[in-house]
Amino acid sequence: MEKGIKYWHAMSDPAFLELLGNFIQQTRLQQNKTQQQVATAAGINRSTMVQIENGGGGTLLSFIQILRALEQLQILEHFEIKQQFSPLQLAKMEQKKRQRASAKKDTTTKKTKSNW
Amino acid sequence: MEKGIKYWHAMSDPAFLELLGNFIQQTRLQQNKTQQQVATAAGINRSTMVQIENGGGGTLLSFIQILRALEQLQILEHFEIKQQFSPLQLAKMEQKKRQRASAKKDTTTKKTKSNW
DNA sequence: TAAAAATGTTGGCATATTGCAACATTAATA
DNA sequence: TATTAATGTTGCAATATGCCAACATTTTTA
Repeated sequence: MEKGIKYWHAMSDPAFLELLGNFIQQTRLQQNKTQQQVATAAGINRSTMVQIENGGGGTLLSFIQILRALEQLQILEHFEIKQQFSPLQLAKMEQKKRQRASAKKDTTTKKTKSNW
Repeated sequence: MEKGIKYWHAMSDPAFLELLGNFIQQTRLQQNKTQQQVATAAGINRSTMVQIENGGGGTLLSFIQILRALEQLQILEHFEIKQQFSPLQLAKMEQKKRQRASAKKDTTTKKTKSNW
């Protein structure tokens, strides 16, 4: 496999749940904390910790609460929308900003005009 | 605020749900797809899409399914445990690898020996 | 501006998650 | 190796989420 290139789409949904669970478990053990300690700090039940750690899934809220207890919330920074513009540019775009998907399905015959 | 430094712990749990929802919505609109299109591709109901997009939360599974439909699974790469070692080193560590948190709570009086 | 399409909202029901407790199993300790 | 502590497992009730459909609202289109 190429360096730095991975094919995530080939991973199943349960595999991703395991990935997230393993991250939590590994981080917890690196901090030498028990499931009970983290669960209490997160404000959730230990059984929920077990469920998520073992790839059984859970709610986004529980996941966030656990990340907070492990002080790993900064990992969610990658979900931030990154687009820095000048206030002037922003003002212009604000008018034309697309808020809904277009009804036009055909993008081959007609050129789609970019918002910026 | 310092460049590149943010205080994520100051963000509330609902704020993080909004962050994730906004990411999904923005990405969807950039691809000019309707909620229905993405929901169908994800194998979930549109009402679930609405819920998550608007920061109402949901399950980890639904979230993953949506990321897959938007071809954004690579963002979860940051949850991978990154520690590359030689097979020999791995074999040694495998024996002493910590699988449970320690019973010793006091880390000040006794030095904790690293696994590597 | 009228029509069409996308999105938001509601309620009822099915399913999943959570919390809790008790017990079984396994790893770490002394 | 015996003991202790951490983790895994189970069942049940309470709560939350998911699906579905119908309708309201808002944006986009023509």
